[in-house]
Amino acid sequence: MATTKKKTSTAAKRTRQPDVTRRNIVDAALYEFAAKGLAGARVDEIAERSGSNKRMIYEYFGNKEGLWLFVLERAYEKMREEEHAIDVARMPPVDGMRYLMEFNFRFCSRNPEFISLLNAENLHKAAFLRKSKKIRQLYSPLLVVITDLLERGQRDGVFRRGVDPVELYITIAALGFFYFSNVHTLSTIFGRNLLAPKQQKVRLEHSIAVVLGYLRP
Amino acid sequence: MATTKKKTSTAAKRTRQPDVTRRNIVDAALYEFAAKGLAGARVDEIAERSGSNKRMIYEYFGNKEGLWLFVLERAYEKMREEEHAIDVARMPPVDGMRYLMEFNFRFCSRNPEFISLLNAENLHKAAFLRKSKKIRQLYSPLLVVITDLLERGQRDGVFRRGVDPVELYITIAALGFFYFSNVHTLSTIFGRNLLAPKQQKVRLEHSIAVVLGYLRP
Amino acid sequence: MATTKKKTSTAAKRTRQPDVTRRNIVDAALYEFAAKGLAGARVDEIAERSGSNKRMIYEYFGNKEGLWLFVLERAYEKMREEEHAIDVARMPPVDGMRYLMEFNFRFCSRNPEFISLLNAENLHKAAFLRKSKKIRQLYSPLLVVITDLLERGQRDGVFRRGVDPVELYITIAALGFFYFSNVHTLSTIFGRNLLAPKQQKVRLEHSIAVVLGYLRP
Amino acid sequence: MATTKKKTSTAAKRTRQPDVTRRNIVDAALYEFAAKGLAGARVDEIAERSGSNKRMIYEYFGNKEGLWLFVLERAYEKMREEEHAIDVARMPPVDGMRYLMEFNFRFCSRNPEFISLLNAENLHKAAFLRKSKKIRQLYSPLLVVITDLLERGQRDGVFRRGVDPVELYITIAALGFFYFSNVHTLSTIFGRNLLAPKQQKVRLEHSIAVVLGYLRP
DNA sequence: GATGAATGAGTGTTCATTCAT
DNA sequence: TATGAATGAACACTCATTCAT
Repeated sequence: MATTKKKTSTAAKRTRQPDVTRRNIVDAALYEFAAKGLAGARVDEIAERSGSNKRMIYEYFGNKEGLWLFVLERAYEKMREEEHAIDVARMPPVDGMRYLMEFNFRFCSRNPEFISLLNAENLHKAAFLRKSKKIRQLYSPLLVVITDLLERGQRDGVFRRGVDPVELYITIAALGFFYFSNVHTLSTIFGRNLLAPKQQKVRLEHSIAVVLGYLRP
Repeated sequence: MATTKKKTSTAAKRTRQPDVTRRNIVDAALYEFAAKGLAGARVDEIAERSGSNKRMIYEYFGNKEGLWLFVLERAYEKMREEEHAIDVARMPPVDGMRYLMEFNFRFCSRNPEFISLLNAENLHKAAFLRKSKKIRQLYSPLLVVITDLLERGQRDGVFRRGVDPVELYITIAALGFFYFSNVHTLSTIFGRNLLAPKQQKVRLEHSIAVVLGYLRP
Repeated sequence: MATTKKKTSTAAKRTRQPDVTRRNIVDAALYEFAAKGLAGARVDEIAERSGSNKRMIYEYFGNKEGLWLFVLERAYEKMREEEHAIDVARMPPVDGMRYLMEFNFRFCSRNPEFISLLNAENLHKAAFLRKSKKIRQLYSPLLVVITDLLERGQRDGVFRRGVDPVELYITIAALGFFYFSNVHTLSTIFGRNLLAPKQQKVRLEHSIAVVLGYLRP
Repeated sequence: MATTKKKTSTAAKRTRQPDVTRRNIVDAALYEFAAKGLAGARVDEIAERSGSNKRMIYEYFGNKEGLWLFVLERAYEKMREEEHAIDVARMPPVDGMRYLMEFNFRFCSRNPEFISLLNAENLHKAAFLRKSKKIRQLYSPLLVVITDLLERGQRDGVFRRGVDPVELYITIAALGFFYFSNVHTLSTIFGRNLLAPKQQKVRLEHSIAVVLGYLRP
């Protein structure tokens, strides 16, 4: 009680807090990798931004690619964790589908680094993802939810039959991901800022309309 | 008669053919940039692959970024050119829409470098695209075609009303682009090769079903 | 009369005028070499400035160093030529000495490229000058003039005895050359523009006073 | 007692001695810059000669020009430091003037790199010197000494009146600097080695004679 | 555990020079 | 003679990585 709690100084200088150091490095790396990709990111800048130093990066993650892999794994984990929070069990199928799409859209909107990371990883033909046993074990809860919603909707007669859950999953993912993934080129081509909240709202409503329209019996 | 004097030496050394040299450089650059992005690509490798040498790259394109911009512009031009070949004027709206989606899907399938290039450009927040007056002038013919199809379809009573052509355009683009853009991570996650022709066919049919299903009145 | 005179177009494009081309190259080279030294000058820029092209430089002068040597030789020749115009035979010794110093000072003032060239050549420990038989044959007329003035002045009793003409020559050269050679650093250190006409005048008068004061019997 | 632990490893590899590394780089740079100028010097050679490596040059000095500026500053500092050691307060004016000229002459003789550096800097029109606040603050003690000598000499009746100290300073500088600055071209033109001690002695004596002759009342 | 100096292989860019036309 | 495209060696500068402290 009397003993003060351990310093939680985020700027942790010379304090031996492995976890904090690790976390700071990963945060900094996420920022840099998302902004510049694997090849474009600089270990020096990651070290500086982390408030730690280069040596620690090599101590904890082996090398730049090891750090990349770790950051990628963390990003997937985080997404899966959030997805697990989705609970549409008690919603009517249509409402559930709408909710799920909204969740997906908002996740993309709130996590642009994840979008960038995934694109960069695809540039490498998923070479690192393939190495990660961790990620492949992370089965998407969304797929389960979609399957459930489809079944209940079909049973209730509000969704058409013969819809492949995996295909629908990809479609929903596409409708969210693509917009944010390509938002800069699209904004330039169309000459308007598609990141503006209003534009995002329009886009989300349209996406939902597409899926629900398609699902009509 | 038979012996035409045409020089076919493409790998011509020390041959004064600026156009050929330029073209070879651009081809090599497209390959490298698509494979590794702007930061990851190596000027040395582009030079070697082009059969020319580094000096020529700087002669013609100023620097690496100048080359990147040119390659990006060329890619957009090529796409727009192909899009111009689309002619659905005499097709019934539903067939036209199907044809258009098929075209878009196949273009993505056949031009993975374009996909990579666009993703990389989005990593840079479209910094280069914004500089290019050229590209912004290239208005997509697809948008016009979609608008036309929607109108005719609505007039004929086969398409629902109240559909925004721009939103539909983005949706169609998303349904094609995302699949190929994320094909490696998706393939890894799902544990199957989504680039296989059969998978592509399934995906295309689903995408068409989504859009046409949505468009039903 | 009817026949028009040969084109004397200085910008000689595609006109076969070896002399003009050579001269333009040398002029351009003098400018570049004086501004940036041998290592800092660029063959490309010399070619462009000359209105001709690189190939001609190599045709006429072999290589960059050959051009440097030629430019250096020309600069010396020009100086010696001007020196030959000095005629103090009919002037009283004191007036003659004053005239000679004035000439030397003004030459340095009017020919900053010559100053730069000589300094650069000294950086190379006169490696090129040593190769040039031409220059070593160009005996300075100034030395003769100084010797003559000294003799007459001593005979007339207006100059002291025991003055080595070569040493005096170097002293006079130093008093002119150094000022213009180091004018930029001196101006910076003293915080005033020593190239201003007024400053130059003061300097010249002082220099003359030093030499004539020294020469007093 | 005998075995002091002092590390004498100057060429120390992987030894964390920032000061030593810096100093080695500066020494190597002075050598290279003086021999070849800014444009002609090679960063690679400086790195090799320093016993360190290129990265350290950029770590400590930013770039080649930063190193040049530092070397230039150091050279000026060194000169000013030596000048501060001049003490003619107790010498008779004539002896003092002689001593001062001798000092100046010998400094030029012993520091040919300084001569080269200054000439190169003048080629750049003192662009770097102008940037350096450091150097401009280093006021030359010589000017003060000359002023003092002139006053005492005039009071004692051994020096003429109406002599501007700044002009005399430049004259004295010229008489020393020019000889060594142009020693290679002069040696070539005159066909004798002016760097030989005997020649230097003759030159110094002449220079002193000129100034003292001029200063006679 | 933590720091930052040190390293060498690269990385984009430039340059003097040559050659086909 | 004249042109400018082509070349490869070099150049200034950077980067991921290692090591002494």
